[in-house]
Amino acid sequence: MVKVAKDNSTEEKILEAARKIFVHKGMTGARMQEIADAAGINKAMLHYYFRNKEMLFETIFSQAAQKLFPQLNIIFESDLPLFEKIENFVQAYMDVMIENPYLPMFVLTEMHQNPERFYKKMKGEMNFPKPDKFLAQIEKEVKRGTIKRISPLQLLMNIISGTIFPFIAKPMFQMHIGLDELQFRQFITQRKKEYAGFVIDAIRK
Amino acid sequence: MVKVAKDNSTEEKILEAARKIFVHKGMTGARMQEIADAAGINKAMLHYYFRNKEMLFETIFSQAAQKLFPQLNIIFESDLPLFEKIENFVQAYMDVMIENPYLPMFVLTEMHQNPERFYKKMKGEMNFPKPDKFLAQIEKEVKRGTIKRISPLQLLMNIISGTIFPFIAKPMFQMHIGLDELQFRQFITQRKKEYAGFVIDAIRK
DNA sequence: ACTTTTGTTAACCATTTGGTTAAATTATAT
DNA sequence: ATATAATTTAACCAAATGGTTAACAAAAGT
Repeated sequence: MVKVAKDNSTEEKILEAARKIFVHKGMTGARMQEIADAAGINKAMLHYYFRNKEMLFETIFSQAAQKLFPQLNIIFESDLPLFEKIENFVQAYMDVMIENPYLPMFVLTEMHQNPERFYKKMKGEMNFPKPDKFLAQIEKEVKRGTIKRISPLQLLMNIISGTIFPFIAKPMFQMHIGLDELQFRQFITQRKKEYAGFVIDAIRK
Repeated sequence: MVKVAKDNSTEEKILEAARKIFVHKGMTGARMQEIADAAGINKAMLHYYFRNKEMLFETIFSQAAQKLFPQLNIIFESDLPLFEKIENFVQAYMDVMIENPYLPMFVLTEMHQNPERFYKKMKGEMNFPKPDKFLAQIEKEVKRGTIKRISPLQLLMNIISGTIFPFIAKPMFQMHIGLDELQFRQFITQRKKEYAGFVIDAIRK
């Protein structure tokens, strides 16, 4: 008997609820009962569909990581000229995070609190983008004299920092500056347009 | 009888151990027994010195926040010219984080996972730096035409992102790029020297 | 029709975990 | 010296928590 797709609404409900809870409270802060309640089902169902807490968490985490990491390939693998590549990356990555504002913090938290599990997961499942090509491209432009002298790694860090950090620091920033949800969204929209230009201005000769 | 300072080595041992555990595993991931073990004392001592887990955690968290947030005043309150201010901030803040590489992630995690507690804490105890002066200074330079047109908030975010994010992304970055501890430290040292210059190059006319 | 598989529930269980207590030990004051 | 206060420990406790079970209901196969 093949396990036919069935009405997967239950499994889907579980995943949705688990995502919500795990993303906000982390692996250790989440409670199975809470997830069950959020999904509107019996706690035993969680174990029926996903053996245990660990496995449920890993499912959620993998999905999250899959949304974030492969995007890095945009910057690493494409054949665009440097400036366009930067522009592309910032916009594409910010779009992902506009849709999933909590993902970056969720993934980073897990990475810090449980690096072993994280590494194992990554090595195995994730087709992990290698930045070599991008770094080489920067190096080349530096040597050509197209852009200012800068360490490729530093430039890469600058691009990624400015793209991701705003979503991580959102609560801190909102509190400090006193932005509400709408203002923050506007801030991000503006940033999506302008940040690549900022970086480019910094390296353009 | 006045509670005299006493040999506070026990209290100090507890705080040290608690810091280590909390910072790595977060509030919910930490175990009181684990902290006691790390401190080499009986678990009841934790409750003797700090009523309960919540209060022990808040002590640690407050100390951490106190190390990070007031530093922002460097950028907000000083009277230096803009470029020097940026240079100053980047260097001072990175020094703090070189000494306490796990603090930023710790504070951010708590902020995300328990914003209510965080806000309450901040409003009460922390003399929270207001960025108004710094933002006004940027605005002024823009109007004067000393620097390129840029939203003050965007520039502030750029400065902070590039300064803090490398410490948050350390594990991700190390894995991606394959840096060891030493190489990472060198990367940070270089960054401390160069990042302010990167920002300044981006806004200088 | 009826047998078998799949999905769901309520009740239960073992362990972990934060927290307490009462007694013992050490320091402090008189 | 001795009474008093502060510190420390081992044993204990109740609640929370992840996980299981056995019975039941709904689909699916024959």
